[in-house]
Amino acid sequence: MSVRRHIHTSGIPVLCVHCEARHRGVCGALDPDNLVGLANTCSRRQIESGVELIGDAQAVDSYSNLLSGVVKLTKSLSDGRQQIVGLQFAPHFLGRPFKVESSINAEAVTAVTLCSFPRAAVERMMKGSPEFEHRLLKQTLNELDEAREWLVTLGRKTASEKVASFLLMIARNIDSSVDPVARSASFDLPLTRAEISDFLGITNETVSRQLTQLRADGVIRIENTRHVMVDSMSRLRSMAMPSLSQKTDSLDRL
Amino acid sequence: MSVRRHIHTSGIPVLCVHCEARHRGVCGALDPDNLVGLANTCSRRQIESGVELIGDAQAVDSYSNLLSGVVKLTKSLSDGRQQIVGLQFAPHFLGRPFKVESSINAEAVTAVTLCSFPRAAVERMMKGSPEFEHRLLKQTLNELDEAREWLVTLGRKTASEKVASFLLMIARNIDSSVDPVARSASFDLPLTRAEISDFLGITNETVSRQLTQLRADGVIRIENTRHVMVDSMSRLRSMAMPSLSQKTDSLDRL
DNA sequence: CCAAAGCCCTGATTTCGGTCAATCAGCAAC
DNA sequence: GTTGCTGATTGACCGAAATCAGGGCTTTGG
Repeated sequence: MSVRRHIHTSGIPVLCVHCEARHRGVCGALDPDNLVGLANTCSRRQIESGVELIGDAQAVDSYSNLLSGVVKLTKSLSDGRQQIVGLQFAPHFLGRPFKVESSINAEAVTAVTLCSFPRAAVERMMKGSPEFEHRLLKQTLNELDEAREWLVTLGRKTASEKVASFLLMIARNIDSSVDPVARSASFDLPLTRAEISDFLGITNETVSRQLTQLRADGVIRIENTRHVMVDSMSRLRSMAMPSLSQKTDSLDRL
Repeated sequence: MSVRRHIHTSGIPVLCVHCEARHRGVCGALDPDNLVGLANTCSRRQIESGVELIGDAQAVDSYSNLLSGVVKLTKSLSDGRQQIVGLQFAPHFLGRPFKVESSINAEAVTAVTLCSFPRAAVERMMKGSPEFEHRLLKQTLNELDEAREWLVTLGRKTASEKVASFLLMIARNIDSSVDPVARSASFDLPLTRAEISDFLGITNETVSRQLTQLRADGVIRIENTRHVMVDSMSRLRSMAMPSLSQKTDSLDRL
């Protein structure tokens, strides 16, 4: 966080110069030398919506920066019931350190851009650069905060509160007008109704009904089933339930 | 009590020699020098059931190793609804790095022994010893795994599956006969019915009914409302729902 | 053009778990 | 002993959300 002297991108790989992962992601922890080392091993790729990221070579043998798009993490019960246990937005570092096997599936829910690295390269980086691991710890602590916020939502909120909470969370992460206390917002839902229901632990019918209700109440408008305009963020917030934890939200900090 | 350094065990502070935190906790990351540095600033304390750990000086200004007992982390909605978002067993490192304010409450649910350190000492340690931060990252990743396992339980399991899952989780963490594939188990519940319900996102009446049901089915026996004997772990496991994620459980690894 | 497949919405009905309430056991204080 | 308190259990009833079912819109592809 100290003031940088003039760098004119000295030594920073071209690929990385404008990369979000360097500005807000884990790569910000790396000095030019390390950056060059990693960049030499990286490969960018476009992935379309619906593609599994874990299960194939993608994430078992590699780590990736999520540069654009949204990825969902899911867990399933043997009888088909499914729960989304994580939604990741750019620039997020994907991949589970110290563990080869994972019971979690990852899937692109929108078009996605990845910058992938071989497992070994990243693990070398983690050993060599404490700052890198430090960033990883911060990201993980944030994910933990989110997961816990969510436990409250799944365990203790009603269906309508769940849907309102979901919309708020998406708004915070997707909406271009980044202001966390904005009066209105507008964004595309990255998930289908069925996926939202898997996120909230309810059925897609219930999601649909609650969205209809919010529309009827004049809190939101919906276009093409995907684009949501929140006319009254304050009402949406109050429907998501005024809680201490809601105010000091975890996604926005650090 | 100034038994600081009794250098028989090659520089390891007496206090730490038999400490679980050194064997299975974060202190295992420290070499004797660092250990001495930390041990000089530490203070052990007993805390009785029901005492808040965060909110007072306990955890805001300090970090602690949980040496014995069980601590619950809770979040509340403004209307009183509550959700337990974490249960921590010894030897767990308590305290949230990089954040002063937390919307999470921590409370001892059994008698608890802590080994506490000043905030500054720990943060110095984190800067100085990458291995220490590495352990912390591992612990955090484990907590994240647990939280996610749980999201599935809260979002997608029935009441009876929730209670069975809860008993399994407690058995894994409390039962002395550590064997993860044991045929039977026996342990004291660290939580009241109301706390279990806050853990599982259901009501205490439902918890009670489900326990009664399990008793009627001959899966468990209960003494004094607290002591549980699981006669058939396999049946309990099958009631908790056969899931891919259940098998490869997160608590046992690393 | 029509057909088939997804995705979404809405209505009717059922059910699981919540709510309300009564009872009981254990325990501490007086 | 009585009183009061907390926690657990059980029953009766009710309601929020699941389930079941139908129908509409869009996209894809013959």
